[in-house]
Formats: sequence, C-alpha cells, structure tokens
Amino acid sequence: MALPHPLPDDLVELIARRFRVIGEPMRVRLLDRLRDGEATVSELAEALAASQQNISKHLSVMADVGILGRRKEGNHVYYRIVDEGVFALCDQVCGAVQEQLRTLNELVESVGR
Amino acid sequence: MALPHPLPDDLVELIARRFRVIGEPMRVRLLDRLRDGEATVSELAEALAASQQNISKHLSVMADVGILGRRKEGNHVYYRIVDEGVFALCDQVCGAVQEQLRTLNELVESVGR
DNA sequence: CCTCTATTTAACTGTTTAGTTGATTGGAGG
DNA sequence: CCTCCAATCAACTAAACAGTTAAATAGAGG
Repeated sequence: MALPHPLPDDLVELIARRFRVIGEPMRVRLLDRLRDGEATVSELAEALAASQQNISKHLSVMADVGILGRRKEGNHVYYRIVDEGVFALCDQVCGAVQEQLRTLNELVESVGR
Repeated sequence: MALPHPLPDDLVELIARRFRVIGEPMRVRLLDRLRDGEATVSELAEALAASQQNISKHLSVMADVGILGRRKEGNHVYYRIVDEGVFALCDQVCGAVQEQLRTLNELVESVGR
C-alpha cells in the first residue's frame, strides 16, 4: 500500500483528525481500559471517576472515527475496540515517551551529581 | 518493555500530548515534507504556502516534544525528524484511514448502483 | 556601525472543544 | 400506564490553541 507523497489535503485532514481524537487524556484512559474488553458507559464512567455524559461523548467521538464499536443490550450500551491498530499506535508512542522520560532522568541525575 | 496497566496519570498526559501535537493538519504536512530530509523554516513556509511565523511555531512545538531536531547554520535553521517512530505512526494511521475510505467508497457505490 | 535577511517572541483574536447542567429518548419491569 | 435507569442530546462556559500582526533577536556582509 504505497502512500501518495505529498499527502493530498483530505487525507491530511483525516490523519490529523484521528491523531487529535486519541490525543486527549480521558480518551487514552478509556482505550487503556477497553484493552481488557468491552464495557458499558456507566462502568467506564465509574472506573474513570467521570460523569456519564462526559464518557458518553468521548466514546461517541471514538466510535465516529471507527476506533470503537458499540453493541446495545437492554438498557446498556457496550463499547469495544474495533480498530486493533490503536494498540500498536499506543505502544509505539509509549515507547517514545518512556525513552524520553529515561533520557530526562539521566539528565536530572547528572545535574544532581 | 512492559507497559504499566492501568497507565499512570503522567504517562497518560505525555501520550495524549504527543498525539495532539501530531493531530494538526499543518504539522502532518510538515512531517510529510521532512520525510525527504531536513529543511529550513523559510523553505518549509514556502513549500506549504504558510507564514514563516506560523511554521516556526509548529516546528518549535514538535521539537519540544522530541519529534524534530534543529541545526543552526548561519542565518538559517534546519529542522529534521529525529524520532523515526513517527513514520511508523503515520503509516499505521494512514493504513487505517485508507481502509476507512475504501469501505466508504464501497458503500457509496452500492448506494449509487 | 548599518543594513539586510532568517528566525523567534509576544500580544491579540477567533475557533475548537472538553466538561457541566438540564432535558430527552428508550428499554425493562411493576 | 407509570416509574426507573442507562444513555444521548442540547445549550452553555471555560480553557486550549492555531493563525495573524508587530516587535525583538541574531548572524552575514558591506
């Protein structure tokens, strides 16, 4: 799958949108939590100590861009990760971020010495 | 490198920050352009038809989070990608986005038929 | 020292968007 | 039909942030 270069405008917008959707602390936590499997809105709201409306909105946003899927069962709505690629994404970023923290720690140590 | 689960707050913030930094159309274009190699602020500003100040700010943001590096030479400042991981990230997201576009196209076709 | 050019910084504006509050929908069960 | 509960929707507020304009910094060369 060869990528066009330079990237066309509409693709650029879609790519940026997807990154922006993931670039929100609460949504990162939601994804981290959904890694364990599907959960309802209220379960997630309780687990992350946030309001139901807030969580519902975040989940909708992620469902809209195709990261999450929903399943209705009685009064409850179950959300789950359908784009498994986000795992690879998060791992990648986590790696870079941890590397950064490690470097920073070394710096702090060398100064404190 | 085992990731803690659930992710600690400060790590969540850093991860979200990094995604948010990339989640901006102009910065995606800059990264796409810098894939060809380092370039100066003014070169990038001209290539992307944007103001020098605007580009300078975007480049600073990406340098701050460790995605880009800078090199001074006379009056010019050359920026380059130092975190090669962003390539993998973008490819990953591009793949997902293109997949999404493909599905959408099929849908449009099936309706138009 | 003066000027020119490249880059950065600062202050301001408008837009986007996360979070809250309150109302609404819709299924489950008496 | 009425009530309860989960989830969503709608309107609002506040904070984050992209882009612009204008000023400041810094190196190159006369």
